[in-house]
Amino acid sequence: MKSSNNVRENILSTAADLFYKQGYNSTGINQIIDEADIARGSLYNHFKSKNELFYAYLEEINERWFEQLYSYIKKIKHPKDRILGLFDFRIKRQTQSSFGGCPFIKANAEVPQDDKKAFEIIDKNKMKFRDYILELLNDITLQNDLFTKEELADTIYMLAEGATVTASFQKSKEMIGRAKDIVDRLI
Amino acid sequence: MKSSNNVRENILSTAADLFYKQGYNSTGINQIIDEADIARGSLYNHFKSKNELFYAYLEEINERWFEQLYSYIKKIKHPKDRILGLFDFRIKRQTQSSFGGCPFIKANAEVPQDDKKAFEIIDKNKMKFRDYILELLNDITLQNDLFTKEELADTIYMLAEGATVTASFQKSKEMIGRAKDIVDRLI
DNA sequence: TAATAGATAGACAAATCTGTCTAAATTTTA
DNA sequence: TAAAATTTAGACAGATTTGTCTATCTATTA
Repeated sequence: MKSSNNVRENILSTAADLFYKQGYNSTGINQIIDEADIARGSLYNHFKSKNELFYAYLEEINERWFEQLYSYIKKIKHPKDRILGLFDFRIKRQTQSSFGGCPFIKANAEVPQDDKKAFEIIDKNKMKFRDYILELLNDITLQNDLFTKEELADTIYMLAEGATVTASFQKSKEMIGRAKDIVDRLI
Repeated sequence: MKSSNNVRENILSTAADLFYKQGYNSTGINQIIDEADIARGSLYNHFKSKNELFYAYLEEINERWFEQLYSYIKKIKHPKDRILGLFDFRIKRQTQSSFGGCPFIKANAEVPQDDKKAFEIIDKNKMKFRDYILELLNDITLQNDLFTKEELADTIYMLAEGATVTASFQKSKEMIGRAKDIVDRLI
């Protein structure tokens, strides 16, 4: 009934919502076409299988994630506050999703061990985040020489990931806040 | 055909293996009873549903995980080396499982948002790990006063979690090794 | 030895899953 | 306006899912 002029986008955004909230294996094709309000044939016209839709989902949220990140950090002027802002960004996203966790870590858990393509997309996202942290670090002057900037980038990256995954089962932003305070002392 | 004198243990260990390797939603009751080589009725005699089996699985691996951890750390004499040994322990487990990731983080990703019981068991495991790190820290003298021992426990915990989840999609122990080197400098 | 409890194989229900296909309606392009 | 491409609803196949139930067999216990 809906006259959507971009069926593909409709499918992708509906699938993204469901894959994130329910997980890949708990989301059926039937639910996707029902909620997107499109025909079964249309889905298979744009995506040759549920698995291909999953890859498209991963690529899609990867792009959206960095769009949101850059937009958020752009508003912050002071270089050191930008680093700390990374944690506020994670807190914001986790709060908005009721602590549903990082979508890439969630997806990672459902990927079969031999699906190299999926692991590559996830790795691409995470290493791009780590490299972005390094970029931000290059704009500040360190107070001590305990760590190189490369090491600090790894540290901040791992703290952010460890904190976010913890927030997802504690259903609380507490640990991300602690990670932020720790980083505040490190840089 | 198998004359197992403890059917429950057989079911639980078989389910544990499959839940970890394939994930909860990708593992069917049929596969569990086939591989455990027991009757369908026996499974439902010991566990009233697949979900109850999942809870039992979480409790089971929680106990086994700390058994293995304590056994591993016990062999290390020097207090600081015990902290660093935590990372070697994670490396060992990840290498042995072909980088299948932390079973609790994997399970966490498949838990529906309203399943409080599952999140509680996962949290119990992770916070017990964090508290154990604090215990180990209480046996050493810090080289600097940048962080309290509580803060260091959080830091080491998050580094370990962030590193392990990264190892699981990179299929490499590299990041856990980096986390270890960083902690070596922090304590 | 007899009674009880547990394990077995397997049928069965009812729902769900992914993917294919048809035929008609609609939209886009030429 | 006509042709081509896309979308639609829905049937369908074939496999799979969890959970229940029956009837037989085996092992333990009293």
